[in-house]
Amino acid sequence: MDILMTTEEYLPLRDVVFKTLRQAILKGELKPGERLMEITLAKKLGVSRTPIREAIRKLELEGLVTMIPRRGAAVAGITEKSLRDVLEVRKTLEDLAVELACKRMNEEQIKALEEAEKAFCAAVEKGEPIEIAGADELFHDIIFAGTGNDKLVLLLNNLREQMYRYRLEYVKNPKQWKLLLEEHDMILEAVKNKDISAAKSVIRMHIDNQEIAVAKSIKLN
Amino acid sequence: MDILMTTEEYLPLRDVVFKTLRQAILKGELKPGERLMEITLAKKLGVSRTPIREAIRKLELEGLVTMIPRRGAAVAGITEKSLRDVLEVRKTLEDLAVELACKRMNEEQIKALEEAEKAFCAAVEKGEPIEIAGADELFHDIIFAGTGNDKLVLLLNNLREQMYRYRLEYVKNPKQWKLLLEEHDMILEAVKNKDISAAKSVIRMHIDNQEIAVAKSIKLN
DNA sequence: TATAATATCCTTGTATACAAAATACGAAGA
DNA sequence: TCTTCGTATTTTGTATACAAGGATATTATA
Repeated sequence: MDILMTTEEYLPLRDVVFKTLRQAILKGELKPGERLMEITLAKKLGVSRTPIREAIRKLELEGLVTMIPRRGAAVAGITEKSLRDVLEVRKTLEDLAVELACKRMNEEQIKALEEAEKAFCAAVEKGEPIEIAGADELFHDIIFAGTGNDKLVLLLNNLREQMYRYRLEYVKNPKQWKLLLEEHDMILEAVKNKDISAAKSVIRMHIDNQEIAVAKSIKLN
Repeated sequence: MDILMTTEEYLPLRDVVFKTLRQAILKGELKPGERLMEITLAKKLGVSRTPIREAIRKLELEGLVTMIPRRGAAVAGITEKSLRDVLEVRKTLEDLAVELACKRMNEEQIKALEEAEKAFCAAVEKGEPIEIAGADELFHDIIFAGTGNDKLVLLLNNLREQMYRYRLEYVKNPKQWKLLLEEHDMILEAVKNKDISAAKSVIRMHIDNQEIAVAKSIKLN
C-alpha cells in the first residue's frame, strides 16, 4: 500500500508516515503491544526506513508507542485508565475553551458558529454518520478558534484525536443525534449571550455523555 | 566537543543528542531563531546526521524547535502572545492538578512532598539558583504524580518545559525565593488538609506571579 | 528426550551516499 | 547602476550500507 499524495502541497514523508501510523494506532488497526518493525512498515508504505524512524520518534514522545532498548517500538497499550485520563484533562480544557470563547468571540465568528450549527442540523436530518461527525468537528473547531489561544487549540485537537475511535462509534448511534443537536443549540445560545456558566454546564454534560459512551464501548471489548 | 558517556548504561545516541540540544535551548545557549544545521551539529557532537535528525524530530513535537519546509529546524521563538497562551492553559491544568492531588494523594506521597519541601528550603538557604530550580521542579513533580493522571503529567511537564528559559531567570532573582517558599508551604498545607479551594488559590497566585515575571523578562529582550 | 553450545538470521542503531530544492553569488545586459 | 538570468554551493530529505546485539534454530551430547 503506497502512500497517496492527495494534495499537491509539500509534506515531508516523515510527516505523512507519522500521521498514517498515528491514525492506525488511534483507530486500532495497529493493536496495543504490536511491534512496529521498521523494514516491514517501510515496505508497506513504500518508503525507506528513515522516514519511518523519524515518525516513530514523534510517536514515542507522544506516548503512543513505547521503546524497548535494541528491540524497537511497540504500540502503547490504550487502557480504560488512559482514556479516562485523557477525558479528565479534556473536560478541563473544553471548559476553559467555552469560557474563553464566550469572552472573546466576535460577531463574525459567532455567525460562523451559527452556520456550522445549521450544517450540523442538516447532516443530522440526512442521517450520515460520517457527515455528522465532520459537522460536529467543524462546530467545535470554530469554538476552539474563538478562544484565540493557539496552544489550547493544538492541545484540544490532539486530545480529540486520541478519542477518535470511540467518538465515531458514539456518533454512529442515532439515539445520540438529537441529544447532540440540543447540546449544540445550547452552546450556541450560551456563547451568543456570553453566558459562561451556562456554556460550561452544557459542555460538561457533553463530555460526560461521551465518557459514559466510551466506558460502555470499552467494556464490550 | 564530543559527547561524554558518563554512565555505562545504554542510551541511544539520539537520546543523548536530544537531551544535549534540549538543555542548550532551555539554557539559552541556542538562541531563538537560530538555525539548527545538521552537519554542523553532527560535527560538533561527533556523531552522524542520523541521531541529530531523530533528536530534532522530538524537539519538534515538544515545540522547542520549529520546522521550516526544506530549510530545516530553527529554535522556536517565543512571543509574548505564545507565552500567555501557554500560561493560560497551564494555569487551568495546574488548577486541575492540585485539585486531583488533594483528592488522591496518599500518606506516602504526602510524606515525599514534605521531604521535597525541606529540600527546597535547604536549597533556598544555600542560595544556588540551579539547585533551587531543581528542588522546585521536584516539588511540583510530586504533586503531578499525585494526580494519578499520566496524561496530565505529560502535558504539564511539556508546558513547564516551554517556560523553562524564563523560569530560570525568575528563580535567579533572590527576591522571589521567600515568596516561592511561602507558596510551597501553603500548597503543602492545603494538600495535607485536602483543602481544594485553598490549594487552587495558591497555585493561581503562583502562576500569576510567574506570568508577571516572565512578561517583564520578555520585554527586556 | 532434554539440554547446552553454536551458528545463523533478524532487527536495530549509526553512518554515509545521493538527489532535489533553496540560496547565494556573479556575470551579462539594459 | 540595477536587474535578471544562470551557475555553484549548501542543506535538507530520502535511501542505502554496515556493524553489533539479540533471538532463533540446529546440532551435538548427556
